Amino acid sequence: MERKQEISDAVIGRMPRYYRYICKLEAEGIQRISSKALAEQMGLTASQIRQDFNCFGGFGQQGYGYNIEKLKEELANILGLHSGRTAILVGVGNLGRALLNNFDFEGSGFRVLYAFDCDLSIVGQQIGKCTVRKAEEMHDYVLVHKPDVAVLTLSRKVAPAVARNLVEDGIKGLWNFTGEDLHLEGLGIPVENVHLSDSMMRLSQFVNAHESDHTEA
Amino acid sequence: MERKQEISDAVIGRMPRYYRYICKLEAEGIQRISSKALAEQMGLTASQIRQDFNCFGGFGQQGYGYNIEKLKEELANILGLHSGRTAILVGVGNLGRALLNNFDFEGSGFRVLYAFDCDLSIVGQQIGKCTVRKAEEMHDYVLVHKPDVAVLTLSRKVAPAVARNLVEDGIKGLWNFTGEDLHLEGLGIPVENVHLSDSMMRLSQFVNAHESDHTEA
DNA sequence: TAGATTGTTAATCGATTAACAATC
DNA sequence: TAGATTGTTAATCGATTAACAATC
Repeated sequence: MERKQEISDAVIGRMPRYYRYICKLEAEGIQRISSKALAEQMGLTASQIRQDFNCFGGFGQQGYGYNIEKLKEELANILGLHSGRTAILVGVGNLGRALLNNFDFEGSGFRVLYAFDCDLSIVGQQIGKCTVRKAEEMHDYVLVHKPDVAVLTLSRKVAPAVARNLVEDGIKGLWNFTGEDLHLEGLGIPVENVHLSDSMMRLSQFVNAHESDHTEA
Repeated sequence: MERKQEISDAVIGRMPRYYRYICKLEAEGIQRISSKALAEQMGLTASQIRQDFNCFGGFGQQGYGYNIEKLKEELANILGLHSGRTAILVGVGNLGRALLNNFDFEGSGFRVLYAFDCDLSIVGQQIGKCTVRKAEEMHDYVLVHKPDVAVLTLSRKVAPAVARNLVEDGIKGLWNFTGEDLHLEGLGIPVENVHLSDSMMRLSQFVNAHESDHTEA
């Protein structure tokens, strides 16, 4: 509500890692930390940490540093961990099933309400904490229950059409595992793309670069 | 071998997406494209595309643009898709199993040789295209077969120790799904972190920001 | 040749880092 | 009070964009 100005994606992207690290420190019983010490441990600069936190108002204290408990709470709020967000999952193939069974949605601040699939043989099944419903019921369901985000684990081909429909029905964000680029930025709908193959190919490039360093040397 | 200078992570990070898009264009039967047209379709600038490609030597032609087939081949080489890279997977839990069964390693240029786990009840099982071996055999195996990278799908707690051992045994890169930050940069070993919860929390933040935009307006 | 479009250099923009006054 | 460390402004650095000469 009192954001000073638009916060850059770079800053937003670092918040989850801060949260993870602060949780770890809390678990170790540590009660305060300076930006300098945190920077050393996380491999960042103290300046960057202070700049980052100050985008959200600054919650340190001169001469003292940052109180771990307070910091954790502030980060949790920034990440919307206590906002009671809800999600649906669309496409219960291998990946969808793996996520439902294993991914800690609650830990990321989401409750998965339902999963949808067009394969009638799995409709009604309980997977993880939620039940698989018929794909045809999704439209009405979304209008009534207004889930915040949709997890897309369906096939690439239908992804753009399904995404468009979900956005029309009021979905506010997409967690996109389909490997298809969804061009919804124009609509102002945030999309987090998880392209595992891109990640693996990036690793491959870095290995290449590193190997040729050795060859040259 | 003839890299002009260090190529930035930002550029490297865009390569897989270029490759994906060019494959799509090729599948549509398109034979050439200008940086301008590609930029419009991908939501980038023509300048950026030309700069990016020129980091690797530039493979366009004035007055013509880029030949799709040639471009695809160049990108495949940059990504090391034909380098015959090999991988092992460490930790055959739900996630490891899901990857072995579903992820197209070959499509990312890797052949998975073996998976390792300490749970003897699954040792010997064939999952996807590879067999599960005893964790104790891993050390010797890595020394003999020299896989390029390791996919880490084991528990967070043991991740740092296992990673260190693998690096000592000659592993050249890590695909890290453990959620634990691995500090191996000092050793020059590239690590691709896939922190799904970070991704989900980022999405949550973007949804927050977008919602408060509306509230303000 | 004229038109198109690259490769590449220069300008701009944004993000990171450094510095320091404010203050706990 | 003196020391420490923040919040914040200024300087630097790098990445993106614009411009244009080279050339197909």
